[in-house]
Amino acid sequence: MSSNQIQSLSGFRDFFPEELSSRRHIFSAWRRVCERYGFSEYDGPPLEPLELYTRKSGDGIVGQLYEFEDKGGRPVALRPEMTPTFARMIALRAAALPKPIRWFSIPQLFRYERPQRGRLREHFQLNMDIVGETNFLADAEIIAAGIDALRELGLNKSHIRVRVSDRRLMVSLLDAIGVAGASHHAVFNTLDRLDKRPRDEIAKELQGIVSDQEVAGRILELTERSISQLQDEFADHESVVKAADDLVGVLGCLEKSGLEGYAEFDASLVRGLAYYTGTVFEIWEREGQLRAICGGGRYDDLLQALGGVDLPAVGFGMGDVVLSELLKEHQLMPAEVGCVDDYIVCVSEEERATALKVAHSLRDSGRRVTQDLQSRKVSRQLKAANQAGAERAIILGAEELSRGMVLVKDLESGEEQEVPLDSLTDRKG
RNA sequence: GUGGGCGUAGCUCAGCUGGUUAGAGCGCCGGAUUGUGGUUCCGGAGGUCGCGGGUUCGACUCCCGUCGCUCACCCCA
Repeated sequence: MSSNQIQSLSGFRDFFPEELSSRRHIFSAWRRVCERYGFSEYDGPPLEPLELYTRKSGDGIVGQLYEFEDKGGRPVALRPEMTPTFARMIALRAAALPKPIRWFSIPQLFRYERPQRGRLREHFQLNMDIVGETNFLADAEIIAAGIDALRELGLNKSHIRVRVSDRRLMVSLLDAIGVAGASHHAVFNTLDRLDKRPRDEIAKELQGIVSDQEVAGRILELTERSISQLQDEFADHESVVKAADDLVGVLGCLEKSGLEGYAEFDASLVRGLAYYTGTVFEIWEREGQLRAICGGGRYDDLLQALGGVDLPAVGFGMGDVVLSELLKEHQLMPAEVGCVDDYIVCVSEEERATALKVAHSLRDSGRRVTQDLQSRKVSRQLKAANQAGAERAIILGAEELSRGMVLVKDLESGEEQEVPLDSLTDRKG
């Protein structure tokens, strides 16, 4: 690249036709699945008042925002996530909408952070949310939809797995073993790093938080328990039992749906986000170094905090960057489809008028048609037709036209057939 | 914000411990006797070797800086 050329900003992508084709492949699969689940698509502004993000998300996020003052001096930010916008929109209509509300969106989101594998400064993210339903059936439905959004793209349980846990369960477990409520958040943040830090380092950190070696050890042990082990071990703790029952219910729903073998309980899953109140889940590549493809959970208090409407909600976000890499890795990204059906070949400029007429008639009938624009020799035109991926070449030559015929060549088989010119140009209107 | 790796044609790369007109494959454009592509053969265009400075008789090659890309950390929607 020459040095005087202006390049795109770091972390932002150009979508050449090939990449846009991949993007459309993903988006259309997502939309098909959302519609099958009875979700309605919405969208909001990509630029929002800065306050929408600072008010409840805390200051942590502000450093990673694309934020500036607009010409009217208003602090604004490119949306880093969809949930605040979603919350506002839900709040505006909540009273009128039948519950539960099932909405989805595929916003482009922005984050000012150092780009790295699977994370850019801009990405598209499928958001699916169910609002107004506390029953765990909603949680199960959301997880199932997330799985299906990936199955629709050719991934299955051999590629992906869903880690599921529950904030209420983990909170009541911490209570049960005597960890003070004030420490819960710090404990979660530490456990969140379990898969990238040595275990003894995590143990030390936990000791620092709870200042008790034995309790720290018990926390670590909890992360390895199965759900039934926890149910047995804490059978006399009502809140643990209740939370475990719901979790078992969610996992059971997935099995009953036919999505067995995807999801498993994982007590080490916390997710950094503070606003989750119940089920949390992440979808990961089964044996890869890639980060989570999808993450979500239940957030029953957030709509109240952000939008002022007290409604429970459960949802997830699924980004396109990691997913694209995964699909390419497994050769699940289809080749770019041809964008031309018919290529009009003129043997000489004498046939141009006929070519224009044929091209337009075919286009009116819905065919995708291209013609050569510079009267190149026939061999070049056929080569161009081939490169364009055309299904057939319509060859217009003086000899055939004098008999009212044209040559239609099948570019796949190479076979040629004479057909009457009228059969290509006759149409209504 | 911190640290590692890397910057040579559109793409993937070669270029030995510094030596004079910087190469290949693919792609692109064109030609192979007048109306037939996807194979083949031939030819062509295209690079201030990221940028700036330094060392040297001489730098794509060494040193410094800078910008960019990339991977990881921090953080995580």
